[in-house]
Amino acid sequence: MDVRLAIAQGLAGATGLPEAELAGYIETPPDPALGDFAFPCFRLAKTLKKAPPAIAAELAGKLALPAGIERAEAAGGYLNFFANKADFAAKAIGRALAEGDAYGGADIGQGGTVCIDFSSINIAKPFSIAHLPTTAIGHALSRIYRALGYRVIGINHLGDWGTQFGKMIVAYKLWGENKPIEDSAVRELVRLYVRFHEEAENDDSLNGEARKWFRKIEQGDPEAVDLWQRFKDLTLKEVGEVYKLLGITFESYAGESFYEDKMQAIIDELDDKGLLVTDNGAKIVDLSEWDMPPCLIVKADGATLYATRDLAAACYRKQTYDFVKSLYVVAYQQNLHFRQFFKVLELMGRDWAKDCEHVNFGMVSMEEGTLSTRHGNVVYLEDVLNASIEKTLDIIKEKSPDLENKEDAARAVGVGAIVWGVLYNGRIKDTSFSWAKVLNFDGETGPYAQYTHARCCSVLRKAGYYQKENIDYSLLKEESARSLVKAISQLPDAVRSAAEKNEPYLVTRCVIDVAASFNRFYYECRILEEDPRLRAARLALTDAARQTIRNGLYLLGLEAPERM
RNA sequence: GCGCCUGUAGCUCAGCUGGAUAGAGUAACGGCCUUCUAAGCCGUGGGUCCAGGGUUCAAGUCCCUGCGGGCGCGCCA
Repeated sequence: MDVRLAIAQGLAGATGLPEAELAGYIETPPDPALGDFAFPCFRLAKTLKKAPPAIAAELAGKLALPAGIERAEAAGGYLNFFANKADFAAKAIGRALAEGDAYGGADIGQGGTVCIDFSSINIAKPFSIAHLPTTAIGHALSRIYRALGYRVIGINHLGDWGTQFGKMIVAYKLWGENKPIEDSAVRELVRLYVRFHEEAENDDSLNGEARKWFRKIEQGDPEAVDLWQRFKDLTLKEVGEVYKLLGITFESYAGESFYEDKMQAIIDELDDKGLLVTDNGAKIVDLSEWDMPPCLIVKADGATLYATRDLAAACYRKQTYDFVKSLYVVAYQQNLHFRQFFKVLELMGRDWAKDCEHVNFGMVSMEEGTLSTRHGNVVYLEDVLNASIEKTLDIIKEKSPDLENKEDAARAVGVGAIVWGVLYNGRIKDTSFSWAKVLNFDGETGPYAQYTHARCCSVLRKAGYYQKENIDYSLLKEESARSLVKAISQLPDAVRSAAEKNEPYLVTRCVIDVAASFNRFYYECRILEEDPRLRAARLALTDAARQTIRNGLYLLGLEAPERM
């Protein structure tokens, strides 16, 4: 980073062009053999009225070498810079080791608050693989923003309101049994819910009953509220186990029911500001001026809607947390909804509407067809995690029979494999679920990164103490060592751009780079050399790789076991 | 019909604000464990970057058109 600036400074001196502009042009050559930084001279051809290769050659001749650069060389239309290897390695490795667990982070947030709405499960509904993207992405973003000095409020916006709870109560009272509900609450509740829909097809009176019971919940009838609360407690207790497995905690569980009494104020405000129009009995905000369909606020029967609640929640969050940024990690199916909702906020005069962002992601499908809770065709996240842990345990038993605490390692690696799978690609990609795919641990997977980390730990353990001062980094001259240094140095940039784009996979790819580079280095260079100076340099590099992988994994929500 | 997203190796995907011969993993084949964890490493094969125009010194990347796929489009969330 500083080296880039130094180069830009030097170029500015030689060309008389603004430094900031030149800095933006500097890029990385495709092949490290060409250099570490490159300045394409094509863009200067017009202003200087010379051919690019001529400019490059001229600059190479008259440019004073910037700090950290040992050589500049013209190659075609490019002016390539070669960094001082020892300096670069000293800086990169030194930084990773000095900052330790904090390496990769920064203080660009300066304590500003970021609200992240993610996972957002529904009460009495399965916590299925369809929730995996929002859960994994939201968790990773939480950790990434925290590492960047933000205060993060993770919000699990519970789906804990609506007529389905009336149905649940009816089904529960008719067919519910306590034992299965205690043993496996959500599955049993889902079974009751499915049965309700089956029976209601022949008996419409059930629907009337359900409406009546939901009405009772709204009116605060003790029996109804108790049952509703019981469904909620049971569900939260169950999903709590999954969140624990994933290492996730939330600062808030305020969901749909929480905003029930906060929507009228929003409706009144919309009305006062003349934004509300009645259309076919429903109250809407007209957005045709922005080429969007109207945003429904109140139904013809007086009931509120999704958008109403989101508006109330957004205002509540701003008031309560005074966020600088508010993220919604929600599938892309709701792109239009969020555009409408944000626009309405803006029309209400909330200038902070610009700080709200829909972090969308692709959908999870199944080969057989779409997931449908009502037809019981669901894959529970818990089952996927357990299957992965079990498979990992088998592998550990086979490959590391002497390992102590096999269960702990299996948990970390099994869960990591699943989470990593979600964070491996850009958010927007659709994914289709298959057991074979999620249980595949070959290639660029979580286990691969974790395995490499354990390898680093193993070498460092065998090495014992090593002299960390006065290391001669010029001894790291092999290509594999150099590219490892480079990969390690990339983490802070990767973390920053991951936050800028809300794309955790940028961190994932960085971790892969480090892991792959380390494995190559490990194969080509013996780390535990006799020569103490070489040994120390290689150990420092190994230590920095260990730290970088560990931190990257942490930011993604994965553990980094020291043995596996 | 309209809007948004998407199309890169057999498969799953990277490709930074346009830049130097388009990269990984996987699958296939062939090598490497009496040395630091082989969940690893190396090698080989595999591409009209959906198609056609345009802008540019330079297009996988930007613009237009078409085609294929996904999602959405007032009382669900």
